[in-house]
Amino acid sequence: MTDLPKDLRALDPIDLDLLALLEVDGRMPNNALAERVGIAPSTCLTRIRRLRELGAIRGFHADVDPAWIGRPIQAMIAVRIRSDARDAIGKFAESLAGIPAVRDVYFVSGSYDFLLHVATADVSDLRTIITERLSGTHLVAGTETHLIFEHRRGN
Amino acid sequence: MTDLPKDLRALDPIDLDLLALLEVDGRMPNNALAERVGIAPSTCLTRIRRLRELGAIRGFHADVDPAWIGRPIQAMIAVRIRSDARDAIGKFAESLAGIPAVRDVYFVSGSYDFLLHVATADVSDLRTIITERLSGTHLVAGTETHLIFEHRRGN
DNA sequence: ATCGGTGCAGAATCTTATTCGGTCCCGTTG
DNA sequence: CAACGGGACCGAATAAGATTCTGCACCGAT
Repeated sequence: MTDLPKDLRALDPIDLDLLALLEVDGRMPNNALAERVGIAPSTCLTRIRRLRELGAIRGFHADVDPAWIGRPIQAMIAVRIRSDARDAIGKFAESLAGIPAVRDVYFVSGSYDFLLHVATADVSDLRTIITERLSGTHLVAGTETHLIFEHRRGN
Repeated sequence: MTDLPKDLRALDPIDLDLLALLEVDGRMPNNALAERVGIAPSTCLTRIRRLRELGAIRGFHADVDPAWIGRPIQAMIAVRIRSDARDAIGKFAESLAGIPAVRDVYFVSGSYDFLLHVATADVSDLRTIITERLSGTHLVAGTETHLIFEHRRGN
């Protein structure tokens, strides 16, 4: 756990507006942003820089359709770690996050320890990941794979 | 199903490079991008515009930490639709995507029909969503909620 | 070999980002 | 109560980047 909003009052309504706008369109020009929230461009710039430093904005990314980069198969893999190796979860998940196919890692409560959102070129690659990087590992007690038919972002 | 990579050859190695770079840093200036992949800025611009039109790039978004905008509680909710209402899934999920708390909707195979990634202000709000928008609906046969302790993007 | 058509590069132009100096507001101190 | 100091903001000036436009080179088809 790094640093969290210890002080939510650190973000005023203008900051929240900026975050909302940038979440929708991460490329909205600073110019337009400033006018949209009612402050000067220069001020807007310093605010956004601050939001980045605080960690409120973790980064800017293009939303690339996996299908277009040769990864049309998506899946959510639920992974259960062997109870006698729970303390190794961190490093393990870290290494998983390094696999190109892995798009998200969700550490969750419940019968599984984390969910892996992956995108692969074909089911064969998917299987390879499951058998070689997960089930084949002495850390993993079990997995459950769910194909993703469609993935939609919220609004 | 809209338009997919019918023609993967439509994307050459330079396009793939651009996508990879923009996925990591969605704000890399066109200038730098061009140099990075070895083409002129003007060419780079037309290529990126094309990638957007094709749908390879679905958009640009700031990655905002939900905790900073007053939504520190995250959960993955597995939702099962009543078998006699399966054909209504589309519209239903569509409406769910409109709830501010909903960040992602994954349509999946398995015992559940889709996964809802949500971020709420507190567990009370989470409960409200589950009881009023999901279980309380005649379409939903059952749900299973998993708290998300941590969410990490892949590399 | 010629005729489109397509994609690229480079210069010119226009837009946007970023920096800088100075002002205002406000809580603190003498 | 008035001067002081810090913080945030604004507007103008400057630097950087985006975008357009024109002409060239390449390639496939006639």
